[in-house]
Amino acid sequence: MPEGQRKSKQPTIREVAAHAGVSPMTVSRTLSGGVYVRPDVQERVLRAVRELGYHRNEIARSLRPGQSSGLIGVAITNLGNPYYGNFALGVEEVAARHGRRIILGNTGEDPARERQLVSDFIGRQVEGLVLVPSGRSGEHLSSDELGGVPLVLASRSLDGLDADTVLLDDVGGAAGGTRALLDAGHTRIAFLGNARSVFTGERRFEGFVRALAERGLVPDDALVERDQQDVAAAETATRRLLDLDHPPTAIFSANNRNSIGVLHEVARRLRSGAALEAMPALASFDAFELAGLMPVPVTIVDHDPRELGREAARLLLARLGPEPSVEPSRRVEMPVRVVTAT
Amino acid sequence: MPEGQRKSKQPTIREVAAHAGVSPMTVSRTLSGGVYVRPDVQERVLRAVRELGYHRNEIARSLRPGQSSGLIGVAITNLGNPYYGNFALGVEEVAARHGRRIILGNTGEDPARERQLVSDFIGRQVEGLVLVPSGRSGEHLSSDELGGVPLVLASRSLDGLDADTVLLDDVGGAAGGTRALLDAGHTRIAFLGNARSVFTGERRFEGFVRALAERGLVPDDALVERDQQDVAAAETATRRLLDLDHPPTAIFSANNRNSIGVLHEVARRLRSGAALEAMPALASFDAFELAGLMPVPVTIVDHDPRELGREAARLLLARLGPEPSVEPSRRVEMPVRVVTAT
DNA sequence: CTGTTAGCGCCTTCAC
DNA sequence: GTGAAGGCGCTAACAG
Repeated sequence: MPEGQRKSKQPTIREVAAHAGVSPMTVSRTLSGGVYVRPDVQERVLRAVRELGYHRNEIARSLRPGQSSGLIGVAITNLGNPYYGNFALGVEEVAARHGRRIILGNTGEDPARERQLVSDFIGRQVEGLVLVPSGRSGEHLSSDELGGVPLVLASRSLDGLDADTVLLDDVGGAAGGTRALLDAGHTRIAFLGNARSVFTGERRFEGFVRALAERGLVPDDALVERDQQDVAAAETATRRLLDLDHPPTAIFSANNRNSIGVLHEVARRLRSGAALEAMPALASFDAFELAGLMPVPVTIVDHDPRELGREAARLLLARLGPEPSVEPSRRVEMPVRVVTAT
Repeated sequence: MPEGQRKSKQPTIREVAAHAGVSPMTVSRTLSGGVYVRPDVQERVLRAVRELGYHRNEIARSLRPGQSSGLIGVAITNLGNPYYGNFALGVEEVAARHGRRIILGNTGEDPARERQLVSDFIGRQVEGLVLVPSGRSGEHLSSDELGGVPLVLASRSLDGLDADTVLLDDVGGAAGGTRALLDAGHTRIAFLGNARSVFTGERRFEGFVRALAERGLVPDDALVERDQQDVAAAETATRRLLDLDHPPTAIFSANNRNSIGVLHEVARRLRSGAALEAMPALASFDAFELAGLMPVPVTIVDHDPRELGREAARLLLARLGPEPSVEPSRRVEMPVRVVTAT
């Protein structure tokens, strides 16, 4: 924490009062609606405020008992990912509409950093927390640890932690995307996704398996690649798949990064003279731009991260009433849409 | 501002002190490094802290004279745009490294909202402001209005406002992208960009004109479209261009949104049986994924918004020393790279 | 080494 | 209508 900084030139309520020839109380009252203050006095006060460039010190204000900071702590894993950028935007939007500001931290998928952030947020008296958890454990997130500050988990759930949660319909979406491939006649379908340890990775694989099962199929282990964290790894995994003696005719990709990797590899092969007919169809959980311009058929499991953020904020705000709402925690699954790119 | 909220269950320093059988001062000292506190007493204090789940109230802390809030206000135009998401990430990254947190607001290109946000940030005693301005005017951003809080402008400059600014090399980048098209033999090059009123729109057009001038060319008014705000409008503009009797053979697009629009229209025409040879080459200011998979040649003017954010934070932090640095304001132009997509 | 005093900026409560 | 205390949680400064 930075210590001993620049003396802010911010005028205080007392200076405004002196400037206007009234008491601080009169300034305070004027600024809070002006009931019980004579109009002409208000005029004078407001003029002083303008002349001095006075801004009420919200920090001092929120120190008073019964006042809240008006701050919502938001910790996400990667702001640079448009998915989370839009998520944060949704939270900000709803929070702002309710007079709250968000204070934002990026965890970079690092549980230690997440822990620091959460602790700092609590220290800053946030009214609530929205968190995309980066680990599997939620011990630092118990209601006790948080001093009763309400918490909403987003995108991922946490074992053994009872908290409001917003998720995508991962299972349904993955099943839907897979069904689209099955409906197109594919039976050898590969799966590209996150590591087993990632919550969404597990759920989307579950949806994939479920859709296959509906048609009496089971996943072929040789066609399942689950450890790609970035585009390059996805590209390599795709290469391996397509080099198999008996390659898949379609690929279900559990996220955006993997989908891009698949397409890069497909493009590489086409440039090398591979036949378009030999290229796999793709179904992708997560949209990506220009899907309609791809050489192979692309099905998208689309969803709205911004709406997910809005919903997270809504759940949180519902807990911020005067009464420390004791309702049981809620779990919301946001719908997804299966669309074939045009 | 939300009033009269839930009484936080946060324990205070006094409760910790009572629990540990010491005075609040001893707790304070222990928590700030523990010099001049007997080790065994520290033990007891820290145990009490743990048992009570105590977090130091940073708000009360920063109320003390000479203390700063550790908060940087960041107001950007559209968090949902990956460009600004990465920008915010860069700011957060550097701020966090210096013990600061960012408080984030989205202006949605609305000057009124920007004004509110800035005022609120000042009220929250931010140490500094990073702003992507949404209007042309900066009257609410004078050093007086801001109470001396340092300000860094990003991406766009503001007439008549003397403040630290980080920009992209818009002119050089646009010229470079245009040159790539000229080098490929194109002479009828269209320009798609922002409205004239947008700072970057003006600068990128300037670069475009400059590159043409180097080859003794001038822009053809019929080939300049400058009012597209979204993909759909860009698509329409492209349609008009390609429908001309004497259509352009290449398009320089001043931003990501326009580039995507161009490509959508190109795809639409190809699907309708248009000849690939009749399609324009594209140079795009701003990168987009899968550029290498496009049916037409694509040149990218690439840059790193995250680094832009880092630089903005650096400029700001340089002003946060104990002395209210009176150095003249700096203007930094971040380099861009012209690359042909692979 | 530890405790007491005082005050940061504001607003609730109680006088006038 | 307006003003004077008092205190929110914390920590410099000053005892002891």
